Amino acid sequence: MGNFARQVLEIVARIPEGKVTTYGVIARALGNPRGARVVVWALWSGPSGLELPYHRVVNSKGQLAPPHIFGEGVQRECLLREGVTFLPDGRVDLERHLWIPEIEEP
DNA sequence: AGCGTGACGGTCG
DNA sequence: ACGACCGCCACGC
Repeated sequence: MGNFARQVLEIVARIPEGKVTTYGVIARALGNPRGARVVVWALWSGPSGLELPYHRVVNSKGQLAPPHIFGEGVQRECLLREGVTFLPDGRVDLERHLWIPEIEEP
C-alpha cells in the first residue's frame, strides 16, 4: 500500500461519530486536490478486518456508496445509528455533518 | 511502458 | 436542477 493510501486510512480512522467526510475533502487535506479517485482506491485496498469507519465517507453531494459495497441499506443504517441526519432526497445533510480534517502534509 | 479501473468531481448544455 | 461528459491519479496486470 502506498503512502497516500496509508494517510487516507489515518484520516478515515479519525472521522468522529455522527460526522462524515468526502473523498474530495480527504484528497485535499492530503494536498492532492484532484486525488478523489485515489482515495477510493485506498478504501478498496484498506484492511477490511480493522474497525475503520469506512461508512463515514460519502461523495461531495452527500450520496452514499452504491449498495453492492456495504450491502443494501447498511451504510445508511450505520450512519443513522450514529445520529447522522438525511435530507428528504436521501442524501446526508452535509451542512450539519461534514467533518473537515486538519491539514496533514508538512 | 501502456492500459484499464474506480465508493470521484467540476463543468456545461 | 439534472444528467452527460471529461479529466483526474495511483495501482495492478
